[in-house]
Amino acid sequence: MSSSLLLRAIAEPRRQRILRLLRDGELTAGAIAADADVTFGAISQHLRVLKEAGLVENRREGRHQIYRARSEALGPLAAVLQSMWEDRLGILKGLAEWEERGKRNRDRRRARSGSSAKTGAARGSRRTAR
Amino acid sequence: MSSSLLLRAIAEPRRQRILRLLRDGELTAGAIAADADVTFGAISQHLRVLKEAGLVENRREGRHQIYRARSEALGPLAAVLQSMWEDRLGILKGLAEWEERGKRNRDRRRARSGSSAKTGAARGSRRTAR
DNA sequence: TCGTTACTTTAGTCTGTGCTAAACTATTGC
DNA sequence: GCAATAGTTTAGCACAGACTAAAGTAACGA
Repeated sequence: MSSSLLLRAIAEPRRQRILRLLRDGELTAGAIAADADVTFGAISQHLRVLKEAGLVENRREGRHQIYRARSEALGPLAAVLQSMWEDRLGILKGLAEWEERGKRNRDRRRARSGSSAKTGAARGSRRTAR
Repeated sequence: MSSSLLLRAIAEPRRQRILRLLRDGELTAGAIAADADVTFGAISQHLRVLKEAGLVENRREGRHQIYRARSEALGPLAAVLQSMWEDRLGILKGLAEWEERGKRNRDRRRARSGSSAKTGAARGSRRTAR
């Protein structure tokens, strides 16, 4: 039912980063927010998502909220994140080449459709940095 | 760089289902589409995403596109999906209780805000089956 | 060459969600 | 009580992405 909730939760780079931070120990919400370049509110929301996925837990201490990872909750996902953090994701073995190929194909496709009837110019490119 | 691409790809229920189907062997795009209650186009797009994440590959055979999983690409994610399919995700041990708690909290929050000034009624419920 | 089958791609809509700003809540110190 | 600190929550915006309908493409058969 909610395994997707979990996957969704860790599929977000910002939240991955938060988990990463919490891997080495507890942190206050403020410390976590300080690490990021977005508002406190945004981080608070991410923390909520992580919490509702069971991936972190928190307790109050004075005026601080202290968060920590519930690594038990990760299960097999621990290995995934571990690989991602250790970098050199096993997943990526042989993937680079695949992406290369995929990109080439895409470009080829683009090129071909560009040479066909309709417009060709004034088409793609609504790419906006985030 | 693209580990997130992978996680994003498998975080989608529809795509998980497709991978599930392909676990037992190759299938034509049509067969995969037949399994789902959305248009062929939608499935084709999902297949594209999976392909660009390196999770499936395809070949043409007559007028059929035959897809198969690249399970090597899954790496540690294999265990995750495996657990999800085998159901009874290890992750879920102790999570049920957590979600229970989360839900209760959310309801409590909702109730509280409902009893306050603004509306309370005419709020949620734009739930549409997918 | 025309029609059919089996797709893929595109344009456009609609919902989800990450973000900001601002309001709100809770704890502490004066 | 009042102000400051440390957060959470809400409203609203903008972009991502899942979906549909329709157009495009590619292989095959007549």
